[in-house]
Amino acid sequence: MMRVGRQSGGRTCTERVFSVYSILIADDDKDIAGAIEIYLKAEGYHVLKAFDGEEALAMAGREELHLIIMDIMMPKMDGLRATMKIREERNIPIIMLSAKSEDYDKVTGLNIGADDYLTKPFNPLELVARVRSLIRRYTSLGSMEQQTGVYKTGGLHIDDESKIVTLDGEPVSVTPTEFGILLLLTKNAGKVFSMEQIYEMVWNEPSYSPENTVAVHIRRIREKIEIDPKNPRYLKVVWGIGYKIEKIN
Amino acid sequence: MMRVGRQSGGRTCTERVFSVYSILIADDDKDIAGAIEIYLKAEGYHVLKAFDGEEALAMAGREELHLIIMDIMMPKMDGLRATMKIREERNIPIIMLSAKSEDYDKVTGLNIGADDYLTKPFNPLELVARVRSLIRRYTSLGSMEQQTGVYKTGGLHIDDESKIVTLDGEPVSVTPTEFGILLLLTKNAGKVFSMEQIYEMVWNEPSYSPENTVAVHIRRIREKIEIDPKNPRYLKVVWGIGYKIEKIN
DNA sequence: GCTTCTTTGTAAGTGTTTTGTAAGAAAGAC
DNA sequence: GTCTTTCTTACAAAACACTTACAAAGAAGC
Repeated sequence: MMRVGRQSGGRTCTERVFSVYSILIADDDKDIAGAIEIYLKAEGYHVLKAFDGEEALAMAGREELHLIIMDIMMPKMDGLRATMKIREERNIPIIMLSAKSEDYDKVTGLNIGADDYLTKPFNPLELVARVRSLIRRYTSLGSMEQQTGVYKTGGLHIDDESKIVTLDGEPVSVTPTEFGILLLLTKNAGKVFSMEQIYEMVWNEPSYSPENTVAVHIRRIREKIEIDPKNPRYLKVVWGIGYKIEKIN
Repeated sequence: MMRVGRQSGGRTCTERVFSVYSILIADDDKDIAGAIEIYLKAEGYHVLKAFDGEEALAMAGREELHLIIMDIMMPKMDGLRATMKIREERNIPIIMLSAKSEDYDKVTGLNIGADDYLTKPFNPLELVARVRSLIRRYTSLGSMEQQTGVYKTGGLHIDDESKIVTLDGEPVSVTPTEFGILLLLTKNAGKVFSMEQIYEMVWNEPSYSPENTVAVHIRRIREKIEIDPKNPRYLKVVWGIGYKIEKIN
């Protein structure tokens, strides 16, 4: 998931039912793990902690977990590898943490199967909101197992798991940046995003200075997925506002 | 309330609503605080200043703030502690500033209460961009999440998410300005707005000089959504007062 | 370790859409 | 009938999206 959905500060108590959810925090920095723990416990979650990747993996196999918060940089086994290993066995929501410096890990992190991604420093309340949102999504949507990760509109299919884009069945090769934009727009098909918003959500950093960049990427995407790039069927412009992917059934 | 991204005078005047946002700058270095103030005021923000942590904390409790820029090194109470204290009570976006000399990892590691982080010296435009980005994320995006974003009266539907206007099911193509006016009037169907009010709310800047501008736009809208623009069914004039969209169920 | 290929960002130029202005015409109020 | 307010029209200027080419940065291959 990208940085799209977030909850506002107010806490809604509706979704918490009877059962207590268990969350594993995997971070070698005990200060951070401890701080997160405080916030999550305040929300009524049951919290477990692991301080390296191997420990996290072991716990994931042993315990009945509902969500994992995983730091990327960890001793023995890093968060990416641990996530991969865990995903081989179970489909459980994972939130990835990374230091801001390792910005490009975002792509890799999402590639490997994290459901959400936060850069340090982050607002703990935002983390709590994302935890709540993911848990609701994975539980209320029936069994945790069936989360496809495929988004489509018309003949355009975006598979977030295999990172494959197909147009009327034919595979289209796109670059990581293009994929990011396509995913954002297709996931929210019909919704309009300004260039600034697209930049911030895909690049994960604020955009200053007039950004022609997004426009160029849009054009490149069109060249790949549109028969006639001048008259796009999917990736449409909304004048003076931004771009959207047409919602077609 | 109203938000239509538009450009003006080179600078992107982001979806600023109606109200002015208040930002607290907490920094003991008055030169820096003053410099930041100038940039933020130029963007139209309301700026408050505090010169130590205790003062910042007091102001956070007292004032209606939308964002805080906090220096880490401050007398009486440092920025980290102040952030923690503020976070106990309110969820408000906080940007942390730190000198380059201070150990990056230590700072980011311990500071998980901030939403963003900048090292001095920094590019003031980058700070402004981050401020804008955070405010947008926390206000418009955050609260808009829940709403459907569709407003209707009679056969006229305005979808704020996809920016689509339909009349009896048929899509009507409108320009950004037209959309802004339609959205404002339809959202508040039945309520009368003067040309001056419309100008200020849609353009987001005060209106000087008798504004024929709005009248022209009104006419263009009528041409698009009215069968007989001379006898409008939806967009009606209230003589000597202004315009309104008829409330039809 | 070097070369080659891919991806990404920037800059400048082009064409189109949108927007504001001005000025006269029409319509409502009294 | 007069005065005020709204409507209409046309035009020029500005804003915007699109395009292209090129250079820098990264990744892959030898």
